[in-house]
Amino acid sequence: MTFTVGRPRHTPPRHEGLSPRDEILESAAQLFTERGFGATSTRRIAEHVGMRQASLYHHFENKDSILEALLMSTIEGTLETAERLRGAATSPAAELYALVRWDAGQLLAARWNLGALYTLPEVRGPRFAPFQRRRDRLRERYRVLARAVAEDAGGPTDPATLELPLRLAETAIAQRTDGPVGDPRPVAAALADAALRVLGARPEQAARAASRLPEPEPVP
Amino acid sequence: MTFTVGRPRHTPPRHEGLSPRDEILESAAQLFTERGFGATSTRRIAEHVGMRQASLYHHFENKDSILEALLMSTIEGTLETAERLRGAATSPAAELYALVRWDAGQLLAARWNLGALYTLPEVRGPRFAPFQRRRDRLRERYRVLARAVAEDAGGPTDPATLELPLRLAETAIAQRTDGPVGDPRPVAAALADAALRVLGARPEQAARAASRLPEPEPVP
DNA sequence: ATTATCTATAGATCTATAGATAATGC
DNA sequence: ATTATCTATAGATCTATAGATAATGC
Repeated sequence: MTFTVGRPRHTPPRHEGLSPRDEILESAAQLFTERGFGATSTRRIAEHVGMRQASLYHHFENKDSILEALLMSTIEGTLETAERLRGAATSPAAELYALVRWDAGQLLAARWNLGALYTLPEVRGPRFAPFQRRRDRLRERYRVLARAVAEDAGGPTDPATLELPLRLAETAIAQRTDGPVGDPRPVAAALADAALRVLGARPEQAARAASRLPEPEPVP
Repeated sequence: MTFTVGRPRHTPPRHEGLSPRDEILESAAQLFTERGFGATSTRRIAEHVGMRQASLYHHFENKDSILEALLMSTIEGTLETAERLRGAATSPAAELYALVRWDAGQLLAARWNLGALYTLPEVRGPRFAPFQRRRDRLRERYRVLARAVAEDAGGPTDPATLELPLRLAETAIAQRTDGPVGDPRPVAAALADAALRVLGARPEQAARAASRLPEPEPVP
């Protein structure tokens, strides 16, 4: 029996367990990824939730704030995982392997393809600087690991190549955009393999060492 | 001395040599990539060109048509190059190398980062099916070459890995989004190298064989 | 006569705010 | 009393069309 404070909705909530804020994020995630950020109006989000357009503003300051909350939610878990791996891994290669596998796995398994919002020109503006800073932290960690792996393997260490492990993880976004991906795990593992190979390393040993490291849980 | 038919602009054209249609495309390309498609109004495009908003409709049916023309222009040259390489290359590895180098080079050197528009959710709709068909053709060619290269090299042939050469070429888009790229040629070459490495092949020989194959010209 | 532009505008949005209201909590 | 919602709306867009106009071309 759930009691609700405040005037009732004109339509009862569709997701029983979620807070109104999370209901809004859920609907916005679907609409932003399926129809585009610019093409999704606040009215449309509210309709999808089952509330009036004005009621959104009780939970978010404006439309940008909704997007910001979504962006933050996608990167938060990956940053935490990067931190955990830092302690747990036995070699840069195993750590990079596990990081790519986690990042790609999460991008593939998340209910909506929110990674597709990273490249919106709108997101480059100062409004989203807090998100960009977090993504830059992740990017930097990727580069540090990539350099260590490439040096160990005698592989290429030019700046463009050192960006590729992150880029390969993020290809999971394009993969989803181009069509449904079945089981994310083999895809995430293939991307982790590829990340080592572009650095001139052989993935087999790192993959074995990473088997004890965290993988994203399947999303409900 | 250029004579102009029709009523004069309220502001003289800024790009002397371009047709009005190309002026519009040039302005739209800049605004779409810098501010976003949804966030760019027809009024803003027209202002940037130096004409009135309504005058756009003499050259384009609507805003979507402008986007479509831009998307088509980015893929056309790459498809033609893919066709030319098909005859000229001496091995699948050399052909794939040259294709990635061309595709990435063109994405990096184009005046605006139009590749960033590929992933817009809006572009997935039926309105843009002609563009999607061309991109699918390119994608298929990439996959065929990737399979041949991986089989020759005894590398991985799972579906996710066979997508990676195209994905690696397209990482040029993200590279530009994240900051200015200096000379595109070493970056394009690094991506071509990486495309072979993820398939388990060594890039050196292919790179040598590809030296006789087309590279994109520097853009004015 | 043909063309590319202009002015003017209809009609449909869209975002955000003000203030009322219908619940629960104390 | 507090809360989450509602209704109503101001004011600012935005897209696309209708019809006039100022050039060149024949």
